[in-house]
Amino acid sequence: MSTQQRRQPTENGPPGPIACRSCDLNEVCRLCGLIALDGARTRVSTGTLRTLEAGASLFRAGAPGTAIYAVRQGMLKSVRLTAEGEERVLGIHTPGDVLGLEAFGLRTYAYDVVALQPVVCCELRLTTLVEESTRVRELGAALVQLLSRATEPRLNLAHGSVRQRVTAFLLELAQRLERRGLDCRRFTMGLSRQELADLVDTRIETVSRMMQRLNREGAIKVAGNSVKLLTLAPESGG
Amino acid sequence: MSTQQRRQPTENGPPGPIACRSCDLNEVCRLCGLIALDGARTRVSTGTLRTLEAGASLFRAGAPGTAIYAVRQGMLKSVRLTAEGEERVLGIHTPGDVLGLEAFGLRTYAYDVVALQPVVCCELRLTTLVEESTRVRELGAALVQLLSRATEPRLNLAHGSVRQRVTAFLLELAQRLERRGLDCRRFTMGLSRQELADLVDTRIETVSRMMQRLNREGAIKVAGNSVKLLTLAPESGG
DNA sequence: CGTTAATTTGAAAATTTTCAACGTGCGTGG
DNA sequence: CCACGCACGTTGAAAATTTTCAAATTAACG
Repeated sequence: MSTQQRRQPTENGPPGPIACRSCDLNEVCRLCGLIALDGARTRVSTGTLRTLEAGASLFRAGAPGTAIYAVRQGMLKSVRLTAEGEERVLGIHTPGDVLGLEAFGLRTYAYDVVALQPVVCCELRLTTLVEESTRVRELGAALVQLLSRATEPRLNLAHGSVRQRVTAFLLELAQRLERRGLDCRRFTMGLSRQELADLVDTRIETVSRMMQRLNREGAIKVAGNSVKLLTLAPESGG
Repeated sequence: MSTQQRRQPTENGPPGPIACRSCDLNEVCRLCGLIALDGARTRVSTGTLRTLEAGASLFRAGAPGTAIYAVRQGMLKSVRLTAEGEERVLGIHTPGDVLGLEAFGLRTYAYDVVALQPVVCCELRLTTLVEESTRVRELGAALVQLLSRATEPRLNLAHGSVRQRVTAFLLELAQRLERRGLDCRRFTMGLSRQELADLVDTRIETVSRMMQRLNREGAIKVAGNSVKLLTLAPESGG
């Protein structure tokens, strides 16, 4: 359904790279001895990097789950097929997020993850993790922490009017970027209109109209995939 | 108030209780030595039970997370406040589900869980879990399994038309009951019309109309809170 | 430059919300 | 016991939002 060929707008680059200390996987990496100090800053030393171009997938549903990943740079989407065979965007992932955690329990990945932009991820093989956990006592606890946090249910974007849903998407994305120390006033959405429509459960035309409307009202400044947040607020005009 | 259940020939009781072997917490309980064999059947022996009447809460958002729970009988809803202070139903929980897993990482619960019917849960204190894990080597792995599985993102109910969303709710609920070995053709929804409206993100009137319509079309048979599935299918007229 | 995909725009059709009213069961106070 | 009020659910009709279908416009790419 969605085209593999993705236009790469020249507006903003992908977000990141972020520092290890802003990453959800930080503690686990540290305990695995994958982070070395570099002056005052921590940075990856041993960890394997995976580089993806836009449209490439990090892993696919059903593939054997051999590693977990932390996003360093760029954004990705996770996609899953419904029982009826329709593609559905589950969410997007920004630098600092950890992907593939369900692989521990399921032995396979549960959904596709696809790069929306040029992406760099840190790869941490499960075998490495198992090995290290025999050596480092605290690793098990850190893993439980990481997994436990990931079980927290997220508030759903698909609530309220289209205006509320689009607004929620933009504000939530901004919030996530901010938490990782990235620019949250001006960013690339990463998603095409169609993908955004999928995510907030509406039609592409409706998304387009809503973006234009928010733009016209001065809440945001849109240019293709780039957005600058101006006065956008959750309840602006409900 | 205490007698919310209407006396109707069509009314069903709460689902369950289920056998331990149908429960997501089974393996962990077993390793903790909480399950003893009873003839050919496994059953809880040592585990603490919590009994709730309809409307009572199992735990509340922000409360210190001291235990995880497995639902044995009855249904519950999890509820969370949005940033704007509105209540939102996150999902419902049926026998065999495990609740409170985020407490490991967050030290507190992240949302309210409220009984929709008379409910019985097994309580497993985190302190017990920690103690036992020093004794039983496999317990850590079982815990990781449990947590990992819980991180798998669920497909969202709030997609498509109201008809699709209501249908998806009913079918998903039926599927969950079936997986636990409970009656899935005929059950109590547990949720009021208003709560169902919250969950599928629409208005109470719209839910009411849709239930009546599915009833009229012969896809389901509704009587208050009780539903019998007849010819209901995902795409029936969508 | 010409071609193609992505996005925007318009207008009618369909769905959903809103507002208002009605019905039912049930506990309570008279 | 019965009338009353209340919570909950259902129904109707107009208003608002969203989808659909069609077409125009823009942007990327060779």
